[in-house]
Amino acid sequence: MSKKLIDRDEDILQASLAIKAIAHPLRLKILCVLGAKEVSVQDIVADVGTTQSNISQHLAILRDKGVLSTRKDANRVYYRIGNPRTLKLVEMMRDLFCTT
Amino acid sequence: MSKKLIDRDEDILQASLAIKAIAHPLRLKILCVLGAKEVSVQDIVADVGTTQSNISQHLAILRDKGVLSTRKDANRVYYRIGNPRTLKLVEMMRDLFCTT
DNA sequence: CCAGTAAATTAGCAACCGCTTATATTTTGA
DNA sequence: TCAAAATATAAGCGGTTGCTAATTTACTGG
Repeated sequence: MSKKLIDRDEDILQASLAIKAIAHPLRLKILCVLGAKEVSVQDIVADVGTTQSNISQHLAILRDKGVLSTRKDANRVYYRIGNPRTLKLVEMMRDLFCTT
Repeated sequence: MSKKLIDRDEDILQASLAIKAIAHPLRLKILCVLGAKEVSVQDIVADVGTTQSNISQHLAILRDKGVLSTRKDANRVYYRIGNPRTLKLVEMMRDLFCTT
């Protein structure tokens, strides 16, 4: 009859997993700090403002769920948003929740 | 320097609360069943496929977080997505996660 | 090599989540 | 007014989450 917004249960599960990964204040803030840029862990720690361990654990969650990609350069690890879709999603969040 | 995607911590917190509310398979499926329509609880139960109690509790979460609105007609309660922003968000989820 | 810095990992625990089961509330129709 | 239907609420529990503190791993420059 009517066209469903999301058809398959499998898609719904995958979507909810991805959404869940970003549905946390620190993780969302990490994504906002990253934006389209590539940022080192220590700079993320400085910008977001919690312990290095805490940030590292949240980065691991985002990395394991496929939200973030990493590049290692010498002593440091740089994180970036893995694909344009996720970046688009974060941008949409701004449009939805931050319009004045 | 660079323009942040979401500026204020307050916005980030609010956004993460709203996202968290929909970051659950059953709740996301409820939102997909609703779409732009208004649907009774029993029809949601039938479409989503779990117990009435379970659906009712998830509906309460979405209602309390301001995601859904309700209308009572006789014996039944009808739910709908409360505002265009949320509907837009669900539509974006489809675009992001269900493109083939 | 080695001391120092960056990042990741582990353990532990308090708080929260999500389900089931049972019960309560509201409204209808006979 | 009463039984039945539709929805909501409450209690209880097992599992998960998210933090802190402590330790470990990886890499660097000297």
